[in-house]
Order: sequence, then C-alpha cells, then structure tokens
Amino acid sequence: MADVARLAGVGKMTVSRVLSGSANVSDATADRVQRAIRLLNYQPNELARSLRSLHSKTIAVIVPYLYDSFFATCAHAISTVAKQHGYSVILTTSDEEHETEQRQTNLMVRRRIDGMVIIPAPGDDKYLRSEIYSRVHIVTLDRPLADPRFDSVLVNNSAGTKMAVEHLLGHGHRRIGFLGVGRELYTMKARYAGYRQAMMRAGLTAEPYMECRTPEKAVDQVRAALHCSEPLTALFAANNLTTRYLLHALNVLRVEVPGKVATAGFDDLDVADVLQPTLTVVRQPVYQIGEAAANLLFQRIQRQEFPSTGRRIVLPLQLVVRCSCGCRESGTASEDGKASMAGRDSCAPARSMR
Amino acid sequence: MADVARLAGVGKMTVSRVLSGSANVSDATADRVQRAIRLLNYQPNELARSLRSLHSKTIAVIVPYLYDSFFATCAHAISTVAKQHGYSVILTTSDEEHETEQRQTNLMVRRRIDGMVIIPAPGDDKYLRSEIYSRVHIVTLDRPLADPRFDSVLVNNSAGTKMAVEHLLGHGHRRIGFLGVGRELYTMKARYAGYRQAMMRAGLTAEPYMECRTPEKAVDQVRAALHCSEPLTALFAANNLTTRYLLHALNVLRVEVPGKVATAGFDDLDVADVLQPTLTVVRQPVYQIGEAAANLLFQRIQRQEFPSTGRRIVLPLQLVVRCSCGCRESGTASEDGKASMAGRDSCAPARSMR
DNA sequence: TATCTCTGCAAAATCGTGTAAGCAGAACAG
DNA sequence: CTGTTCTGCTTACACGATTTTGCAGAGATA
Repeated sequence: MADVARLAGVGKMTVSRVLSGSANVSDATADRVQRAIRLLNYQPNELARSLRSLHSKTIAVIVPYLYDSFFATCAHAISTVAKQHGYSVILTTSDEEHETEQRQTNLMVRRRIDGMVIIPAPGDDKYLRSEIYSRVHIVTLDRPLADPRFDSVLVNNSAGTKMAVEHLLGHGHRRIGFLGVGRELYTMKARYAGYRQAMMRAGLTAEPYMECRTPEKAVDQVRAALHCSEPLTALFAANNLTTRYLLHALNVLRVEVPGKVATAGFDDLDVADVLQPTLTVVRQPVYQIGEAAANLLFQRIQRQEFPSTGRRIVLPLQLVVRCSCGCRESGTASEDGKASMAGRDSCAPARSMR
Repeated sequence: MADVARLAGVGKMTVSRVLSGSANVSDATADRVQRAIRLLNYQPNELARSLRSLHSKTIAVIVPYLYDSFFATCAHAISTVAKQHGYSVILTTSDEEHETEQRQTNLMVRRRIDGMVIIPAPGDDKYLRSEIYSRVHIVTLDRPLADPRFDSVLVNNSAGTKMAVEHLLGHGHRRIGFLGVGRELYTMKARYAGYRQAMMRAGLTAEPYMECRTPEKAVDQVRAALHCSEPLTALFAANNLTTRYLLHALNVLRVEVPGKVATAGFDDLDVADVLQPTLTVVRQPVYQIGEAAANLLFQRIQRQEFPSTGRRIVLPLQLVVRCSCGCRESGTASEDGKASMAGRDSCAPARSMR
C-alpha cells in the first residue's frame, strides 16, 4: 500500500479511503490512486484487514464426509449463499469423529471465522457452549445440538419414516425390516423411532435394527431376514448409503423387487428413477436445507444476534412413490423427462408432510 | 496474549516463546504460562500469526460444482491431505464460469493463501501467469492449463475412451454414438477425439457429437439416433452426468440394453453394478487424482519450488467390463460383495492402461 | 478583515502476533 | 578478581491494513 501511495504522491490513508470508497477524496486524487493500484497490480491484504476489523468475512463448514451426496449438496448450497454475501468458506471434514470435529472447530476459532455451519458428529457437544465461542455464530444442519441456544435446520425424520413405513403397511406388508448405518447417529435414532411408531400403531412388532456398515454386512442381514421361517416381506433403508447397500444385497441374493420383497428408503438417489424397479423414497430438500442454514447464519452475523434460544427450522419431506414399494409392477420412467429427473414420482402422486 | 502474560507475570515475548516451544524458557515459567493460557482459554490469533509470518497455512480449492461426485471426491481427497499437513482448505465453486473463477482466484490471492488446486473452467487462463501470483503455487486437476509451467494431474482421456470404444467394436458394433455434455470442456474434447480415433482406426465414420445438456436433450438425441434408417447399435456416454442422462433416455424410450443398444461410459457410478444391466465403464482413480494433486502442491509449498516447467502426472484408467456392453446377458452382481462394491468387474476381467 | 466551517490529506495509534536486539544475573574459565 | 558465555526475560519494531486525530488551506459568513 505504501508503494501505491508513493507512486500516487499521497499518503497511505488516502489509498485506504479510495479503496473503501469513503468520501473526502477529490476525484483527481482518487483517479491517480486508482491508476497506481492498477499499475502496481496491488492486492490488498485481507489478513491485515481482518486483523484490524475483527471480522474475517469467512465462515467454516464442517461436514462428516464430502463424498456423500447429501453432505456435498449441503456444502454446495452453503458455499453458494456465502459467495453471494461475499464470504469465503473454509470447508473441513470431521470423518464423523467427535475429536476431529473439536480440533477443527478450535482451529476455526483461532482463525477468527465469523460463523460456522456444522453437521455435528456424535459425541458430547458441550465444548461448543464454552464462552470462548461466544463470538462465533453456529448453525447446525441435519442434526441438532443438545444445547437449545444453537440454531438448527432439520427435517422430521421420524414422521418421514413413518409416512414411508405406513405406505408399505398399506400394501399389506406385516413384517417390515429397518436397515441403518451408524445407530448412534441422531438421524438413525429418529428414523428408527418413526419406524417403531408406525409398526406399533399398526399393532405389529418392530424388527430389531439391522446395522449395515458394509455391503457384506448388508448381504448377511438381508440373507438372514429372508432365509428364515418367517421371512420379511418389506425392507426400509434409512439413508442413501444404506439404500445402495440394500440394492447391492438384493442384487447379490437375486431377490425379486417388489415381488419377493418390497423396499423404500430415506434419501432420493439421482438414479432412483432409472433403477429396476424405480425406488420409492422419502426425499429431503437437500439443497434447501443447506441454503436455509446459510441464510440463518448470515442473519445472525449481520444482526449480531446471540439469542438465548435458537431457532429450529424444520423443512418438509416428500414421499416419492415409485415402484419398489409395489405400487406398480413394471417400473419404467415416464416420457416426461424433466419431471422424472427432477424426481417427481412416475407411478403415483407424491405426498408431502412437515 | 497480553492478558496471559500479565496473569503469568511475564512479558508477551515469553508467552510467544512457550507457544512456539522454543528454548530459553525455564520450566517453572513455562508452567505458569501454560496455566494462564488454560485459565483464560487463550486462543492465539492465526490471522495475526499469518500476517507476521507471511504464510497462512491455507490452500484454496476451486471446483466447478460440488454436487458432482467426481469433484466432491477430489475435494475430499485434497481436504484430507491438507488436514494431515495442518493446512485449512478454502473451497469455492466456479460454476464452470471463467469469470467467477477469476474473481475467486483473485480473492484467494488477497487472502494470501499458500497454494491453490484448481479444476479450471474453460476460458483464457493467462491471467494466472500474471506475476502477482508468483508467490502462489498452483496445481490443476482433471484439466491442464495452456501455460506449461503449472503442475497438473490428469488421465489419458482419449486413450481411455479409445479402450472402451474398441471394446464395443470388439462386440461387432459398427455404428457407435458419442454423448457428451459441454463440448468446450477439455475432457470432452479429448474423449471425443479418442472416440474418433478408435472409429477411424476401424475404418468407420465417427458420428457427430451428441450434446446432452439436459435429460430431455438426451431423450431427443437417443430417439433420433435409434429411430432412423440406420440406427446406432451402441452408445458411449462421456462422463457420469451423461451416463445418467443416457440411462434416463433409454428408460423413457424403453430401449433394451444391451440387446437393442449396447452402452459404455466414462466414470464409474457408485450404483453401476446394481443397475440392470450393470454398466461397463472407464473408471478414473478419483480419490487418487485429488490426493496426487494435493501432494504435488504441498511438495511445491514445502520446497518453495517455482519451476519453469510444471510436472504432469497421468494416472491410470481402468476399463471395468460389466454387462451393458453385451459381455453377458443377465447382469447380476457376484456374491463377492466387497469386490463388487469396490468396483471390480463382475463379468469379465478388467483391463488397465496408462 | 477576522472567524468559522469544510475539504483533502498526513501522521500516529491500533489490531495480535513473531523476531531481533538488548540487558540483567549467574556460572565459569583464566 | 575480571572478562566471557549462557540463561531468562524485556523492550522495540515489523507485518499491512483501518481508524482517529489533527492540521493546513480554501471558501463562506458576519
């Protein structure tokens, strides 16, 4: 900056004034400064700026993984909103480990970020309450924190699952299994609870939680569930990963769907409507979830609100009824390409809920 | 820091010494300082540290989108390597727009990042040569820059495509189509070139590039290609997005695969082996590509190398032969869950190439 | 004409850290 | 006993911007 000032024949102060566009600079001087800036290709040091102004125009995003399309899409949405606000995003992954999350959070605080969007890993989150973070706005996504002071954007996992399981019950299924991955996760607990509620309300007994950490585990679980005295007739997969594992298992075991077993799942796959059969799923508004979280965060940042009670935004789920549930035998996508790729059901009307 | 120093009854300098673990501090004093740090929950300001030390321990990653699994996986790999090196990642998306990329790059320079990994959007990249960036190490991924001074991690797109198309030719197909999206992209050009080479070497005429920007376009293109006097008998999809659109189109048009039309594609889908039929694809080592780029970048950063000629790392591709090419009629995944999910072909041995 | 306000700019303090220089006191060799 | 080296710490400055203060000159007003 000193170089620019010298070349323009003014003080550093004047250069700063020109950059921030404030008043009290004559047009002629401003022009000379602008020319000097372009000539020297001067790039103001944002680090120094942040140090002085006490805000870094940066937010942190911590997700478990990035290769999961749900998390990636959330991150994309947050990144897009941040860009619109002129903010940068430091993105890190916790690998679903509490300790990593804590370490990364700490690093972000040291970097003096203005806010954070976290998909918190399971574990005790009271470290976030610590007064050191009182200057950092925090919004969580997909999973809430125990402390109610933090904002969250969620979906009604149990009700969404209930909706899907009730749809399977409506097809006459009485023995329905629930496949999940990572039972300690908030979403898994809530979805399993929804499944249990639906089963109990129908006067049926809920099957035990089928943990499918790997494709092989899924094969074992599904084999055991189908090759017993009273085989299950329907399976619900608790998220996109489980759905893929389930498809793999059904494929390996050459199980006919929905003839031998009907299926439904949480999370829409981008190929869900070209699979044979097309999948009946509970769809989350993934991009909107990320968007809402980012918007909430920037509201807090701009207004410097640190409320005593956080907001919980619950976005609607949609049951996309396709063919794997048994609604129609031959599942083929409709001619209407757009609607199908956008995920509208091709067999029966969708039902929404909040 | 001043507070800590006061509480410990020492100078700021001594606190700094304790933090950096340098010598010449007595154990007793260091202990007092450590206690004060913990008591006040002192978090050193990385902004100030970066300002002083002239390196921010931060790299930037610019990808077109994050909801494409290829880019997301690359970003994940880079992020993981960065974390191991104690670096943070500022991740932004260019939306495949040159201007956005340029603006974001500029912002990163102002943030004094130590290096960048870019998947460059199409457009003139000479702005990167500018001397202002002489202090920023740059590595590109997936696509090279015109300037040979920059490092790149690539795959042999034309050879990979040639390999797949030759496989289709080996099945006796003579009229093979090529579906792509974004003809101006480096990868699309290279893959189409590989396709042309394979066709010409077989003494056949290459079909014109079939642009499939949307699912509907794909339906139109495929319909036109099949409902003509001399219909195509095989289709090659140039990336994961195109593959999805192609599947959609074939589904909508109720085309039997591989009976009526055989298919192959670039990029493996994570559900490729549970689709009916399972897909024959050219697989990129996605995670390894990101990893290699990050490793290259950190090598440059650590050694402060700004070489006159950049390195080009070319990673091997693998032809995963499954069933959509016609190698077997009934495509069902093998019992061996692990190998299948890991992407090993389930019908015929894979061929690798560099 | 004297005073007063307003404009345009410079000098200095500030943000929180790292680094260089310097300064006491202790240990030690000659 | 004196000079040297080492130890442990302090003081002063630098990093690159912003903000505050203040000052000189121009124009306006009584």
